[in-house]
Amino acid sequence: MGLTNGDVEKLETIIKHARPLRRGEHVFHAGERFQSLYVIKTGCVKTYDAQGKHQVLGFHLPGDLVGLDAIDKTCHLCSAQVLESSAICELPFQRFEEIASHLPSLQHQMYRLLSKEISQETEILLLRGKTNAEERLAAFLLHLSQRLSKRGLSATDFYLNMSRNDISSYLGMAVETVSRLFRRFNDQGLLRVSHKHVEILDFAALERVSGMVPISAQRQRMP
Amino acid sequence: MGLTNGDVEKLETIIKHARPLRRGEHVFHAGERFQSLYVIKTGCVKTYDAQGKHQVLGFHLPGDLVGLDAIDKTCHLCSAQVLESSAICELPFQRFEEIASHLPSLQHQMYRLLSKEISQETEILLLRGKTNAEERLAAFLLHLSQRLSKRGLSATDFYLNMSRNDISSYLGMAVETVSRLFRRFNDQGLLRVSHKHVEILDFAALERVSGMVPISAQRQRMP
DNA sequence: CGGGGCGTTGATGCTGCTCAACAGTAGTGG
DNA sequence: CCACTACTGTTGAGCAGCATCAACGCCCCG
Repeated sequence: MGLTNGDVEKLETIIKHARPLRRGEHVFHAGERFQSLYVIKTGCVKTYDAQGKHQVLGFHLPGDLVGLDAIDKTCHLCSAQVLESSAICELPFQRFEEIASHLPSLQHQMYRLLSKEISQETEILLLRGKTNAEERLAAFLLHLSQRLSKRGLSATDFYLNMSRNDISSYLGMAVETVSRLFRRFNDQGLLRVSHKHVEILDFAALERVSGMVPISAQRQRMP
Repeated sequence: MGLTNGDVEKLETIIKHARPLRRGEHVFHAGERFQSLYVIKTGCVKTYDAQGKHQVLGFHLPGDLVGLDAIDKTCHLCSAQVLESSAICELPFQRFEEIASHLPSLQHQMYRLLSKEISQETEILLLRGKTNAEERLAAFLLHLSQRLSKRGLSATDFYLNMSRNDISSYLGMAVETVSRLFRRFNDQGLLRVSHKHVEILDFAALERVSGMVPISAQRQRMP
């Protein structure tokens, strides 16, 4: 990661360790004073905007940081809720900045993390950009699958720890549509779905439905 | 801004100044090697993903930085194109990091900028979250109006320097729908629209249509 | 065992996409 | 300066994808 053992040790001194949270509890609420970032060690967190009608903004997996959108502000803009029992580390931002100010490698890491968050959101925008619901759900599943496999989990077989309602809000469609599409994908043999358990049977077909460029062909574009 | 004159001077030494670009020219293309961030001095830039069907990702105004999503990568993921004659400053990122590594105030500024970009994208996600097209276009116009007024321009009277096509892509609807909605808003007396020129006549009504919480009531939420 | 939340399924209607033609604007060269 | 073309924007008609409403089954919880 570019951090020496010494760097990590310094970081360790300020991190408040693994406060375990149970399903439904909040990491932070919108409107609360911003003081810390939060690192997800295990579990899953959703961020949402309560303004109006509970718009889901993102699902965050182990290794992700949440709270990044508030650095610029005094208060958190969105709320972060735990979807399953999760271990969350608190990283007081001001103290982090003090330590990082003398550690260029740590600064660099932070820039990368923030940048990664931006490109993450860009991907979500692309996902949402798809006009029809079928494409969006297919793209969502592929994206999730990819993120899980990057974390050493199965890309083909996983549990959705968010509700259908959360998915529908995230993808900008009705709950009923999500339900019907899961059934359709199941019947067409793309997936095997039962409740929260999803098994991807036909990646190629799912990619075709999603209208995405298959990952294998991603890097071939020219300047 | 928290930067001393000395800090600014150091920054000035690495900034490559105001390369003027004309309408249609690119700041960078997707796939190009990432080396610099770009500051918009004057004009307007759109970012888009060419992958597939030219999905517009954002419109950027003076003061904004573009290219932030590539810090984490070796190449730019999206393309950035100038919508009107614009002055763009180039900020070589590696040299920036070298200088910033000894200037905590500059680091802090950079964190804020990156964070601001993240919350910007969150706002866009919220905007896109609206189910019907009417809400999205109204929210888009209000958002743009707000950004313009923050830059000292008129909040009620402005020129759209992007095409209807760009707007439709950005908002995830058909061009025809954008056109029809402009006409409807015009006929209902919310706006006066003629070609690229927009004059907002009834903010309250537009806010009602957008389903947004009026700005006046924004800060009243409780922790 | 009863209740409440979540997910599924069905019927219906409307919003907004698609296709198509046209108008209006800008850009080009004679 | 005007004619020609190409592009962008507008308008209309028709269809369908999906939201909405409603009812019901299922699972988890007390």
